[in-house]
Amino acid sequence: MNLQSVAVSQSPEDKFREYLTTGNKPQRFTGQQRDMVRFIFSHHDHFDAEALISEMQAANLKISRATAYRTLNKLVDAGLLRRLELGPRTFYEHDYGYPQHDHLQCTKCGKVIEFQNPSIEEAIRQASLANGFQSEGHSFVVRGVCKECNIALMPKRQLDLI
Amino acid sequence: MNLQSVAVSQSPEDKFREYLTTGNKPQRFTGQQRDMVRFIFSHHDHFDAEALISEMQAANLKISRATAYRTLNKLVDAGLLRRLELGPRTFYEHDYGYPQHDHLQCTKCGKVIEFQNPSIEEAIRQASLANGFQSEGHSFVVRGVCKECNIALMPKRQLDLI
DNA sequence: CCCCCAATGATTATGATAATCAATTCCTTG
DNA sequence: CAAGGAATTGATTATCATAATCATTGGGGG
Repeated sequence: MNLQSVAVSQSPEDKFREYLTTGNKPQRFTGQQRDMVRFIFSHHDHFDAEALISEMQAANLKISRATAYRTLNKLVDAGLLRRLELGPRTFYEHDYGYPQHDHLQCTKCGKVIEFQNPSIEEAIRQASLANGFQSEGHSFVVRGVCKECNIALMPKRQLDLI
Repeated sequence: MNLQSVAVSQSPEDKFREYLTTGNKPQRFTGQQRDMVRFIFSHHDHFDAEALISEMQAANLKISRATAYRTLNKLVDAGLLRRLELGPRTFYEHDYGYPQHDHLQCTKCGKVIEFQNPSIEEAIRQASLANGFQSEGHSFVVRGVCKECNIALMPKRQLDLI
């Protein structure tokens, strides 16, 4: 699914710069951080820290493990990235400029598919109301087998019937 | 919220014994495993491996770390426990004999509140249908601040207004 | 232009969970 | 009932992702 992007007034880079330099303890916006933001927002996908590091190195961009982990946390705090709990390690995806959505995760090939459904927001509203809960965000992952893996797993006999 | 339990024909202990001893490679149902099942199903809550180990030790039940982790995995495979992704470590809750539900998690005190909403199942059904996806289960956690923490966080001025 | 403070990065630490493997336990068979 | 053998246990070690450390680097404000 290709979700429509959300109109934003600033580039991710500008928004991150603003986040870093504004506030009571201004932080620097460095070249490495700029490279990371540009690289991450040059294409939309779901990634973890290790994948990001090797992809950036493959693109001849200087990035150290420590700085990558540090900057990923800052990007989440800045509202540019969202953390995705997909098991033991942390995955990330665009938050800024991208609409709210949820995920189907294939347990065979690992693929992550996005979907949208307004009734989920409504369910959150109702549950929050009923419990005096102040919602801040959510994680909704449906595990299962994707179309391609379903076909691949089918015994030949059943394929013949199609 | 106290959810109604689901009628089951076997005790958790019997179900686990059946899971272990049935199949092409039968496994033993040992005393330690029996103690774990009984302890876990003697009360309903959300727990992680470390908490379970210290609580069982406090109850004078012999349990080693290795066996605890091993048996927790078997209990999930057997359909007795469900894994809860609530951050870096794995939490568990009853699956067998307990109805489908989802969770509100307080980011201040860590409390986990259960809720039910049939529209979530429907949303999963729709998304699966639209993507040729075979759903096997899901994890839905809403993060936020619970009623008690909201009150505690309120500035005194606002409390006076209540 | 220089100084100070924040960022960097190599390294080490941490924390949860999994793997190892010798010792033990307990079914099964004779 | 005894013995054999396979499975379980548990102390220990390994692994893996991520966080902390701290000496070094570097950039921006005065």
